[in-house]
Amino acid sequence: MKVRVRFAPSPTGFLHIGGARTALFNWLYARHTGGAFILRIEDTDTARNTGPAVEVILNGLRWLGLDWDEGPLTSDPAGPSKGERGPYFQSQRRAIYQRHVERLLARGLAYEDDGAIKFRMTREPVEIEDLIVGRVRRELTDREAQDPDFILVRSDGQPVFHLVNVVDDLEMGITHVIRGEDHLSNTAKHLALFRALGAEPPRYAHIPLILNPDGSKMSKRDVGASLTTYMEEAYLPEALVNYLVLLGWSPKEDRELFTVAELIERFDLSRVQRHNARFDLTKLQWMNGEYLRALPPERFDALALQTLRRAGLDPDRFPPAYVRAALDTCRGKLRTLTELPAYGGFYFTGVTGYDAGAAAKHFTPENRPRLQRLRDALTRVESFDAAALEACLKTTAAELGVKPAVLVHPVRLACTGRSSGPSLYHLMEVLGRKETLARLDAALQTIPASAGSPASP
RNA sequence: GACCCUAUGGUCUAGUGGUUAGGACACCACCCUUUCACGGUGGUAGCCCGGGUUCGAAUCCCGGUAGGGUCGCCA
Repeated sequence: MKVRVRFAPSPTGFLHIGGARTALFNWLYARHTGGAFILRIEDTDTARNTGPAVEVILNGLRWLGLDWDEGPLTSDPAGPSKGERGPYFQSQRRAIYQRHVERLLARGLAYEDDGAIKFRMTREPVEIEDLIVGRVRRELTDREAQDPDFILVRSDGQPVFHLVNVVDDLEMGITHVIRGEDHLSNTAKHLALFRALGAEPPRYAHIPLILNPDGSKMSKRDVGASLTTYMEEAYLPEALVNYLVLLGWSPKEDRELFTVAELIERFDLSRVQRHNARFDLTKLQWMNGEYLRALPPERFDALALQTLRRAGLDPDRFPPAYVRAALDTCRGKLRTLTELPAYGGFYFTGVTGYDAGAAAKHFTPENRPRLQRLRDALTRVESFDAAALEACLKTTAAELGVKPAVLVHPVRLACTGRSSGPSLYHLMEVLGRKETLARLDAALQTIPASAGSPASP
């Protein structure tokens, strides 16, 4: 039988990072088995659900690269979809739910109570055979022992989650329900409902949850809980996917970096972890850096440009060749794109100030004549390229009887305002002779001529 | 409160009765080096606790502890 799995989020305007991972596991399982990945929108809570909220889900999945074989094509519940088992918005499936409720009613498996319809739940413990957790025997809680029946349809006629979830899984021919472990206890209800509907339930696979770094539950409010955050902060989707899949699953090998194709080939439910995992942003950043470094230059440049513009810089004022050369010196040195404006912004803004600590250390009276000497030497360099610049700086240092580093640090500070950054010689080459000299002159202005007294203008 | 799940360094994990307990991130040191990254080498650090079973337990069983989940006319 062909595998059919689904991701069934409710549109709240928010896609939880844990939800994204649930979608990923479902998608990988479908692709690994050659099955179908179905997207279903659980919008029964009509008051809260809006088009933009659905858009958040669709955009998030698309950004991650998780394409669905069946499901909505747009955020419009009445709009087009693909697949034979639609509609894929629960708000459009009222008649289907009603049909099943009436059957339950007719057979005495459900009954009316205060205008709502309740399900006659079994009083016996329920055995759950979970693909990940194993066999679970779920007994009634003390509250349930008093009244185990639960609502299927509210008194206002709205069907409830347990009902719609089960009916849809049944109607859509879902074979494997891969979902968060927070649903494990609910599974008893779902199993009982499947039986009452006279249907064979799907296989269940409950995956562990993602926790905050401190081990607490990751809820909407926690930073990093929303997929949108990573999209906005320009993380690479392939890096996030790689990081997320390793949170609760591991391949056999001692490897951590995998292409999506390799993940599809390796993914299986049997190696899914049984315990929750904490989200470690530092490791995600490391992984993002790995992917950033491996990016083709054209794609890096495109993303870098976006990031610069978003940071309020205006790289488009500069000649394309200059921009390309500038970004070339930054590629491979960043963990995240958001570091770029601080790292290479000096190419596009000029030097707006000097790092105070570094200035105190390197813009000293005794360095002043040295810098002046280097400045003069730079006017005589024939070809203003990295190799020639390195030679020039080293020769000058030798003539002065100091180590190259004595010049390197103040020159870097003068050119960039900071104590670290791209390769100094390459950065000067990109800046060009005129700009480099201008920046050196500007720096010389601020350096005191002798100890204690500021430079005269 | 009841019910359910889980437990290997700070974090993610490999491990399914016999291993000097492996890898990755982070951290520290050194090397490389024009800074910072990258890369390389080395290092600190772990089987939650207590009982069993066994010649032998990280691994199996029981109890405890801790963390997480569920018990809605939310999903």
